[in-house]
Amino acid sequence: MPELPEVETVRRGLQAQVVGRRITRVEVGRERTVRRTSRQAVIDGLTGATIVCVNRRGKYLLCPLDTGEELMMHLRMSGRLLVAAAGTPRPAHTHVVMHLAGEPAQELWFVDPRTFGEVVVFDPVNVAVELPELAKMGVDPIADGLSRAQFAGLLRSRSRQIKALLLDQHVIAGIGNIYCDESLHLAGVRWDRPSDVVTPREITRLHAAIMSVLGEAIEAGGSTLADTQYVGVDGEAGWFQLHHRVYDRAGQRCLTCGKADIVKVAVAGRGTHFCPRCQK
DNA sequence: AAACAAACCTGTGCGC
DNA sequence: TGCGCACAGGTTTGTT
Repeated sequence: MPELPEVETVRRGLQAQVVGRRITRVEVGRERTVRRTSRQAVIDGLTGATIVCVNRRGKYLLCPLDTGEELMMHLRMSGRLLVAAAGTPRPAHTHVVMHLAGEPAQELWFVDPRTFGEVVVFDPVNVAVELPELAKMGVDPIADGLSRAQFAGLLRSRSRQIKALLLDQHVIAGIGNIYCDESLHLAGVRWDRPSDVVTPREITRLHAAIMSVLGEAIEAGGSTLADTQYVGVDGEAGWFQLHHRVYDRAGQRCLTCGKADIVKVAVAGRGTHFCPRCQK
């Protein structure tokens, strides 16, 4: 579920609420959430540690600890991070609880019904071994910045369907299904265009579309869909879904041209939404 | 190399 | 009302 704008919204919430606070006690319910290492490794790595800051790379949250180790959390499809007053009844599927020192007494919950998400404590010195995917991650358009020239180079480096390329985290980190479809629509580019034959003018439009869609979605606190799965650390919903022009709008009139209906097709198992009139 | 399909899980919404 | 199926924001793995 959460893509770059949602993870960035969570990052900002954590930065404001948990940085500088010591973790006094850790509970790990479901072992699957800590499958990368072990329940004990996560408990031992976090207990007594203080979160120094909260960073984001693509959809990965990375929190350096004062112990020299680092906490990584990935929400995958259904993960949520919530900060709540100590003792508040926990939602179903709360798999990891970190008790935070200080006033007011609070807890950080990792909640994840589908259990695809994970929590890892690792030593940055061994990052290549413990989290090899981090080293292979592509450029983050927001955290790293992405110039038009750099973007053009990435598109030309291979010949793939443009949507597959934009979703490939090894190329560009952070774009997921919603923001991919929205960016392609805003740029007027069809999902199945080969990446290496997109014209310079289209590259300019697509680059601008990606930066603007991600930027505005972050400003809107992300997209909270009908199932209200995604919320920020305070439980607040985002509102970028109100600005979606294609995602989840199959069969509805295109808001841009007002003449064609939005089409939804399955591409490699992903729902793909586009306007057959606006996107060439 | 690129493009799928399946796998990992649970919850929800829809058609019958 | 109840049941079964399709599908969902991500990523990895294996197969054409």
